[in-house]
Amino acid sequence: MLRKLHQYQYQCQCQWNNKPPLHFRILSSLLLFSKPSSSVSAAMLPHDQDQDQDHQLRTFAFGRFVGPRPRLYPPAELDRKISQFLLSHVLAGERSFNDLHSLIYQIVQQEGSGSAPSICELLLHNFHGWKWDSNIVVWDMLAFAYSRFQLVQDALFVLAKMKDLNLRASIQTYNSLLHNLRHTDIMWDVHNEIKDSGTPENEYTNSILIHGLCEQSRLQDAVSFLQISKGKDTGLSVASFNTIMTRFCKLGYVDVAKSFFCMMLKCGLHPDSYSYNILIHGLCVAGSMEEALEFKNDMEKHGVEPDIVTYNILAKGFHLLGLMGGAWKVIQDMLLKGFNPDVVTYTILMCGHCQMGNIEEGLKLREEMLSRGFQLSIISYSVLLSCLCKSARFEEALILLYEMEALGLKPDVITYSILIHGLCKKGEVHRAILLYEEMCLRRICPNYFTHGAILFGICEKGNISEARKYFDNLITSDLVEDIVLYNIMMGGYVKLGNIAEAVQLYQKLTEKKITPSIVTFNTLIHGFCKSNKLEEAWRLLDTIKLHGLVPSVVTYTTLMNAYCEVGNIDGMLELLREMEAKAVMPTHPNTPSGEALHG
DNA sequence: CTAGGGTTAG
Repeated sequence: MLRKLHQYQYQCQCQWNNKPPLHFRILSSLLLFSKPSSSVSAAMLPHDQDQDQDHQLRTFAFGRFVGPRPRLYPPAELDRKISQFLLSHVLAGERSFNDLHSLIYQIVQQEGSGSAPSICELLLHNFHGWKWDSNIVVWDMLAFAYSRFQLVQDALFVLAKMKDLNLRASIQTYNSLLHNLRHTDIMWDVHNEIKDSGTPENEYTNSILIHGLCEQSRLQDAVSFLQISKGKDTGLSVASFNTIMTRFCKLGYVDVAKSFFCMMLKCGLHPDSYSYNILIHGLCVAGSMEEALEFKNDMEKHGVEPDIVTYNILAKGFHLLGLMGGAWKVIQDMLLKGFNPDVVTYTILMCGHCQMGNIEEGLKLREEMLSRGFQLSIISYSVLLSCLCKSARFEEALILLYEMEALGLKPDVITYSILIHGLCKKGEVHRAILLYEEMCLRRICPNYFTHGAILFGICEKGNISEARKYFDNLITSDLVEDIVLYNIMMGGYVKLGNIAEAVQLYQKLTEKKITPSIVTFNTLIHGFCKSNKLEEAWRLLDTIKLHGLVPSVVTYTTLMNAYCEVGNIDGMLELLREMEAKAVMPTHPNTPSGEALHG
């Protein structure tokens, strides 16, 4: 693999007169970062991983970016392309940017990935000598379009050509590129290039960098970056604050987000609807509906009108607490304010019906949407599919899947995972694996949800050794390391009464410094109870607390059942007292943990 | 930069 990279670097040097190591770094880092389909084969069949990555490199590097040479267009196509670009230049000259925008998008979409060299060649040969002022607009829009379609390599190719031609890219194009590269350190190279080129940054540039730091879990750095930018003209923007607040909310630290909100006010910035919506969302997820509603009032008082997003967030908040009545009230309020429900509103309502088991009502909403001329989204379909699968109505699910594809909506990894999970849960592992293969063929990369579903299915079938093989492949390939997978595997052993293997897995995960969850302990407790080792089970209650976790309703009921069965009434009563004393609450999944702040 | 979909335990 390294050899190929060197070879590639050499080619770059020849082609670009030694200039852009940037491309090289991006390629190598994208490769390491994206790890596309190797996890699939690593998991399904024993496979030589190095060979696989080598193959990826070939398609990635030689097929797309280095791409032997610009491909030659057949004459008719060449004429068409030239006329498209002629039109582009005219539109640019007339400043009809909307039309230009859609035309270039169309071209990029037609040409697809790896097309930048040929397109650039075409532009150079046919338009460059003309010295039109509109030239730069067309080039810039082209780079922008590639970036928006996530064809980063192509975008970089165009940018490099532009640099050769002394054409300066716009900050929008750079921002889009920064956004696409925000997961990697290359973001900073692009940022340096922006500075070198003298392109003035705008208010979004910094917020994208901050967003990148946040997504790389470098929250501390993101905050420092915000502080450093105080001095700069374009540094401190509402968008930057919003990004930081989003991150803290996602980690469950709504209070911290609130203090950033205050800081924003102190800096003389005016929170926009995003700022309010982010906080309201955070509060809703935390279950603090009252405070969320207060913020909505506050927002109105400060002249920021709640928008449809605000209402949808609030409706979802009530739905999360199982209070569909509250959700309805929010939606009525919304209708009174003159907003029409959108796809998201409908999806939340569908979700509500489905969760209460009213599939028919959910399906009726689909009809209503269609009759009102709404196109269902991939998410609305997923909600319905999930619901149908839970009732084992697979044939209807398949019909919906066809409907969705006929509308041009491509199922994604979540849609597939829902179906795969549904099938596995009902013992149809074979059909699930067929779907799994289908998704892999379509280059949709399975994630730990998908793997978890398959693993669960194999465990349920009782085929524990096969399940273990699958699990070991996932773990050793180092691609999927998730506590849930351990939990499922441990659950598989426990179901067969093999507590010893479950305990060994527990030891393995502690060695690997993977944080156990409450489910891990509940599974073990259940296992010990099943083997009549009540003392061990009881001792785990303390271990849970040592890990800073809170025993759940499941923990207590598992233990209480076991004590009942052996007729130990005292033990049971003690558990009941403890449970009442702790006022065990219905759960919210993500209890914030301190480490995210320092990662 | 904000909203809507998917795992494991009794």
